[in-house]
Amino acid sequence: MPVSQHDRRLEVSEAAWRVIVREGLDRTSMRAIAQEMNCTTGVFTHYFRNKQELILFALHQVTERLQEKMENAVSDVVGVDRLVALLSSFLPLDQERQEILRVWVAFLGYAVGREDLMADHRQSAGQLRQVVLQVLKDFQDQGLLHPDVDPATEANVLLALVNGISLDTLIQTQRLGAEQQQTVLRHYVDSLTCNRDG
Amino acid sequence: MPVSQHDRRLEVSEAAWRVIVREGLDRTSMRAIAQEMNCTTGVFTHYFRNKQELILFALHQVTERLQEKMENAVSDVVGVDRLVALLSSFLPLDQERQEILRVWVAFLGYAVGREDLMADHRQSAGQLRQVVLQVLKDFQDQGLLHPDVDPATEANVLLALVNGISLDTLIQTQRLGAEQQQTVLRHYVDSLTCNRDG
DNA sequence: TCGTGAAAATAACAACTGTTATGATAAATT
DNA sequence: AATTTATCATAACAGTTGTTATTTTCACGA
Repeated sequence: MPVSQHDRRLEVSEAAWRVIVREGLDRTSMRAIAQEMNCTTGVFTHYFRNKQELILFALHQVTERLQEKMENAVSDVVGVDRLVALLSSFLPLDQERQEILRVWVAFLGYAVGREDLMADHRQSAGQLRQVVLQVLKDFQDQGLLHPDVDPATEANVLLALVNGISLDTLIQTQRLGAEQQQTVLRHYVDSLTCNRDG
Repeated sequence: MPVSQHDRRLEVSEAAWRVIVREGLDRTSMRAIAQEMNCTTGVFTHYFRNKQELILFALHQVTERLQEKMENAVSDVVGVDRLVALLSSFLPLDQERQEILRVWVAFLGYAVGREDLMADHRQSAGQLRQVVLQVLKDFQDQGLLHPDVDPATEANVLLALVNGISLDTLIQTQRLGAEQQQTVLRHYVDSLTCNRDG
């Protein structure tokens, strides 16, 4: 079966992810990725201009994958549950998203001291913020939000909560369980909304 | 004035921090740190066994500095304010703590794929969790906490909130202001406690 | 069958890395 | 004053890195 250019780039990206998670981003050399793919670095020169482009592509795949996760999670969910589902889709509840989290954290640390890369993170975070903000505004129009709640502020708080909980699972030993993570989110969301049930 | 061995190691650590924040951790070579200090790498061979020890020392300084910040913040503060002060001491409210945050994030990303380094983060995070947990338990003994809140869970949530808000200031453009950060913390703490005032 | 071009391998390049051995300098100690 | 010791500079080492030029392989159409 033929493999398109884009699919081949995806293979490289996924191999890079595995090396990053296993060895760390600074040990993710082109030769290491090649070994992970059972090929040579000659492949990369054909599908990427240089390492920076390869790494940037692998980084953008993080955003891509999370976006998919999100869209799948919110489809067919309405009301307050939609917000919880939206936010929960970023939590490292399964192994796949735990791996995504590790790659994301590695890239975030790598972006310190690199304003261009940090700008990439800023942009994707900004997009996500817009989505959450829009949901909150819709809630407010429907009278679901407490009147004294500022959507702009709470959008950041909710994202902060998601990021913090995610980091928690990466760092802590006595970490929050998978169910607790969603419970915490739901409780906070409920504190913002006018609950129909107690 | 004489400079002790420990003070000299601190100078090296601070120079390393500046390079990390400015250039990124992966570009922080021994020669780069030496140039930052206007000396040669010969200095490092005398005060550190190898680069790993140097980097590890610089990492531990993050914990050290944050611990100082914390102890200063909570002294002479009692009651619910003590918890807020404790948590606020980690927020990047001034430039110094923003720099500490950047170094911390760089090291955290560097720890991905390095289980020994991640264990370091785990330990310091565990210590911090213990402090917060103890405060919450004290509150509960004093009847300041709502009876249905679980201190173990809320300790993690509070730390997640602090970490998330911190990351927010690093990534977001429409980030939370310095006052908002503390307000958010206070509101959440108030939701856990039996407020005396509304 | 030949040739065209994509896909991948190979090899060599200079630059940079941490490490280490060796010197140099000066302060301190005897 | 002589000698030891701490401090730092210098230089060379082997290994690794990304990049690039050059081949090889091989599928596909004329």
